[in-house]
Amino acid sequence: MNLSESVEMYLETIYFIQENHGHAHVIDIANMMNVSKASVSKTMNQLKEEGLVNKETYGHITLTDKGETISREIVKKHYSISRFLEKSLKLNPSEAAKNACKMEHIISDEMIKAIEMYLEEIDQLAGK
Amino acid sequence: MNLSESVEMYLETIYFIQENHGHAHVIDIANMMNVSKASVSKTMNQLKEEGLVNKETYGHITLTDKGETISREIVKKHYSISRFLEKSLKLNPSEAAKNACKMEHIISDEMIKAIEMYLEEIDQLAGK
DNA sequence: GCATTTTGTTAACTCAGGTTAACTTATTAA
DNA sequence: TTAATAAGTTAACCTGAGTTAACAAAATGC
Repeated sequence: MNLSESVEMYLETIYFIQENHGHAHVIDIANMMNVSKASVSKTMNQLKEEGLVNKETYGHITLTDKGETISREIVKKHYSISRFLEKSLKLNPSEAAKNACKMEHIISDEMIKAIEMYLEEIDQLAGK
Repeated sequence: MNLSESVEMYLETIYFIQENHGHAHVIDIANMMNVSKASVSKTMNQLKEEGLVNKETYGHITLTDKGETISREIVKKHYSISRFLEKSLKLNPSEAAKNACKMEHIISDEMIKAIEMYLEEIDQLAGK
């Protein structure tokens, strides 16, 4: 599964909206991502084709199991990177999040594993 | 000066070739970047327009002062990030470089400053 | 229950950054 | 010095990811 940065952002956004509202609307996604409704609508069809979201015409949007699994992974990466930047570089949370949001789409599996190990060690030292 | 990731990669590549050979050829850039000669040729015209490279038709390519200044900054970022990843995450040099090569185009000024501070501290501790 | 407003869709378009193919110009080696 | 090869250019094209504008469907509020 090699998804574009753009598709990853859509999935992540849907995930967050769904977490708070059970499902997402085209307009919510458009607002959160600062893109047009048209762009969202078009992308949703594509994601539906790929089995990542459920949606009928004019209906609301939810992630499929497959879509949710992938989204969870991205979100997890996001948090790990963010925490790593806060801890190692003392970035403040919003600066860390901003950078994590870009990095989550490009770093290697090996790097994300290394980040997870780094965080585990920190937690260990902090007495779990 | 807000350059695309693609343009930054071209500049960086020219910088490296120029370092070793005094100037670059379309074919060198194409080979190093794994793109077609046509793509390089087209991009060089654009960079020339923007005052970043010197080049006459069928002539070789060098960076202008402006182009070199920018390239140097990107290359410096690259090395800082690379070293940061090696030190903080114990990535091996090639893995670090691979990730740095993506990150150099996207991280914030604040983050790169934090990385530089991190590295200074390390150097300090190591007795300069 | 219907008019208004909001939301969603579609079509036609843009733009960056690639490609291939056909061609021209330079370089090289016999 | 010229034929063959390598390098560079140009035109026409493709794709992903966005846009605007016109329209259709749904939701809302009297």
